[in-house]
Amino acid sequence: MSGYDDIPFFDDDDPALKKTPAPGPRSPAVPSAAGSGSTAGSTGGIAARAMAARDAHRTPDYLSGLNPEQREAVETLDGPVLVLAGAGTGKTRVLTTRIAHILSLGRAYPSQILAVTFTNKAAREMKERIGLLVGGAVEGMPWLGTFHSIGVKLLRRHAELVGLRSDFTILDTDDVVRLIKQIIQAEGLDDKRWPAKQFAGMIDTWKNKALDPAQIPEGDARAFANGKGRELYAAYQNRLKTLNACDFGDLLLHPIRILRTNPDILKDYHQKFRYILVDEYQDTNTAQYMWLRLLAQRSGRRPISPLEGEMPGRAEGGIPSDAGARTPPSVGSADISPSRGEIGSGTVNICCVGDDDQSIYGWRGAEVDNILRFEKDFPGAKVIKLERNYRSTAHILGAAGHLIAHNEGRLGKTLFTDRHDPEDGKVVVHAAWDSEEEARAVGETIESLQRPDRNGKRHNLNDMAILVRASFQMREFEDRFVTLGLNYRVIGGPRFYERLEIRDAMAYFRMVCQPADDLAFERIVNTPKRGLGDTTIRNLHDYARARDIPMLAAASDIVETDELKPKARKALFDVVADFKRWSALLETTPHTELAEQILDESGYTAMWQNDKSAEAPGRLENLKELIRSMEQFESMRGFLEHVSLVMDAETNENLDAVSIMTLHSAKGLEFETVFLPGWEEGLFPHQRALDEGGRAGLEEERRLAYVGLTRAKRNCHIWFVSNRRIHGLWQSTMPSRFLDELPENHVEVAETEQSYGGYGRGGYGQSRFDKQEPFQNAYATPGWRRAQQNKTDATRDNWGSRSGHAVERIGYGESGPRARTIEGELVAKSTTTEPSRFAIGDRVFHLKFGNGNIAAIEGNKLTIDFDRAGQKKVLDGFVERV
DNA sequence: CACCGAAGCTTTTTT
DNA sequence: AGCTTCGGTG
Repeated sequence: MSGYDDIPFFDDDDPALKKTPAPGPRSPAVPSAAGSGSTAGSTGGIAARAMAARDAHRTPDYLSGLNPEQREAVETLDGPVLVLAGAGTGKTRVLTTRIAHILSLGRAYPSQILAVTFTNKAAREMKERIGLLVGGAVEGMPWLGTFHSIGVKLLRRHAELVGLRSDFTILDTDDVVRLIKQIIQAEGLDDKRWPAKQFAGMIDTWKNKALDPAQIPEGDARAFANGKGRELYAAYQNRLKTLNACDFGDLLLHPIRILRTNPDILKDYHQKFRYILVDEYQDTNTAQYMWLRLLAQRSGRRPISPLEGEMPGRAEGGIPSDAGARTPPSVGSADISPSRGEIGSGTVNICCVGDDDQSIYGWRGAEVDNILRFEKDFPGAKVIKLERNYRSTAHILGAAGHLIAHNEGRLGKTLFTDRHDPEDGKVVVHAAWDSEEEARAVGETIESLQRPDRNGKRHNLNDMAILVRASFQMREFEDRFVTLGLNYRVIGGPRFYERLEIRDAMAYFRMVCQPADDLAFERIVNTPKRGLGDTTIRNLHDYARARDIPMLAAASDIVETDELKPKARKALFDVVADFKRWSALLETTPHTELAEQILDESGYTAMWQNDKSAEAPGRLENLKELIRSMEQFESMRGFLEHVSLVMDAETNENLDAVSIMTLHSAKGLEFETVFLPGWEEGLFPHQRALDEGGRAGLEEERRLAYVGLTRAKRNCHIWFVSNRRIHGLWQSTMPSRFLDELPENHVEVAETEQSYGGYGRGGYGQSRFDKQEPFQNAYATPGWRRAQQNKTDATRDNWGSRSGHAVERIGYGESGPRARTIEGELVAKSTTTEPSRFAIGDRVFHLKFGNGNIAAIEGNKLTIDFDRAGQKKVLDGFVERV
């Protein structure tokens, strides 16, 4: 994206609505220009190409490969459509084909299609795939993007309506927290007692629900800073306005405000967007929902959602002015004129695609309810279920389907497949003693898969993934794979753009492009060290606030006075001069060159060159990489915009490596073989999800399990361990209730792993497990039995639940406090501090570490000197006095 | 301003 | 336990 000084309201390839002339060099060519006006690098005219494709075949190629349901989803263009697309049923294919179909029928120009995704990755993939269908890359779809990137686009056009300039800055989480901290301090509050981070989280939650400071619940407002929550939120919004800045939430909320309060603008967009498509609808939060409803709203239709209140204007019905009636200039055929009739007559051509069973972001504000309510929201909606799965074996689908059936409140889909290969293996459940053994065994399995089979075929590491519930689980696998020399890649680690040096460099660039960006200023004014300490900055800050000017401007003024000590004054003078010089170069110097110049002249590069720490060379390398990545952009501004919205870090695809990632980041991906470790109560389902989310939390965890299972195409291996170290404490764990929810006919239990139960023999003295026969199956492990025992106990005691599952807090022995119930579901035992049943000096026995003496007691945590294993901290739930 | 010890975290993640 | 962040001291 280029600079935003000159933002056409309408897109250049949209002749029907065209108002602004002069397409920029990179602008998509208008359809008429295809073949003549478009340059080699340009990819304009996709409508024309799509139509050519249509003309060439009676039944277009792109439709022929679809199954009947998919085809219906693609071809039902009029009215609201909800596509319930189960995992692996061709969701993306439907979306992209639908767009290609609309284009090819000439129903709309590319710029008249609004297509929204959640992630940049999804948007990118869709663009690519539409390009494949239509031929060539699709830059001609200006309104295909994430909620946020489209929000930015809207907002840049109408910024002044919410008191911003169109060159507003987008703050990331880090900036936001720093800003809030300042505000908390400015209110004279203790920022220790009232952490900025926490408040940032609260604001985020409110914004997900589209709540203004005035609208937040009284209880929420009271919950922070002695009732100052509302005040602080308002102060924060004010500050943002002064800074000419937005946070991520505002990228949705400001457009909502604009569309609500400006009926004429809303009307323009109604005319403009003939088709709306939404991906992953189950993940929309309230704000996104409202945004969509506004844009999908059509005349003659009363607002349906109470959330929205009365819609402004648009009471009269009618065809949208003359827009659709105009003949597109010189395309050569009148029939590509976007057809009309249904548009504006009350029909909403919105198509939402999603899967309620894969809703896993409730914790960050997604409302599954949005998808469950679709038919009420859009009366007359056609609901199409895609249940034919093209990804997984019948066993995997059977296991996943049986598991997810334990959830209530689903729309209800059952995936099926035609594929019934007797060679296909069942889902395998494995037991391991502890997480170390789990990692070792998974590593062995991977190595054996990697060896050529009897047909000489090797299983690529790229086709395998380990999907964990929580990121701390990754380390054990990494350690093991390093030992084995097995390639792996961790997906979703720390991001490039979040690194310290990158953020510093970006702050410099931001200052040059947006001199009013005080947060950037404060970040780098004394980086590298220039002798501009706290006192000077505070001084400057007050000066700027008093005059209501940006800090850089204040600095420029203050160095002319004698308010500062000579040393600081000189240093500040130099900084000001630097920025003035760089800003002047902005229009004339190539941006990558300027960027380098800035980092050099500011002394930032030198700072790291002089740094002797181990990470300094890496940081310098990252800075180089940063400059390199700037080359793909037209301007520094365009680059900044990209970075603020796209925080992706790219992975090297050439390496054959096992992927390690969380279940959350696995959504949308598929692998030949999937490993699902850590299926233990407390970890998965996660204790906190249960504690905080109750029954709903449990169901979301179950959906997460479903997502995990359905990532697998061919093989799926689930693991659970009996002992796991969490926060440095060894805890004994029970198999996950989800294991119990798998159907026996699709699941097999692995033969006892050689070391399971053999650990005691290995070195820790006697273990209870040693005395037992190898378990015939995992359902016969002590942990499992204990779980079953617990279950029956619970039922007998009337602690049971509808689904009859008892729950035990990890590491808590039978003596622990009673479980509590939420909505009738036995959910958790809360930790209480009871007097310890142990005393210092007691001789105790621990399953893993053997015998030892208690050295210290701290609540329920015991420090024990073990005879063999040395000093360890363990929970008292699992040692016994001897 | 730089260094060090104490203290506070520790589910999932996008934009 | 292990990491980051904060605040105090030299």
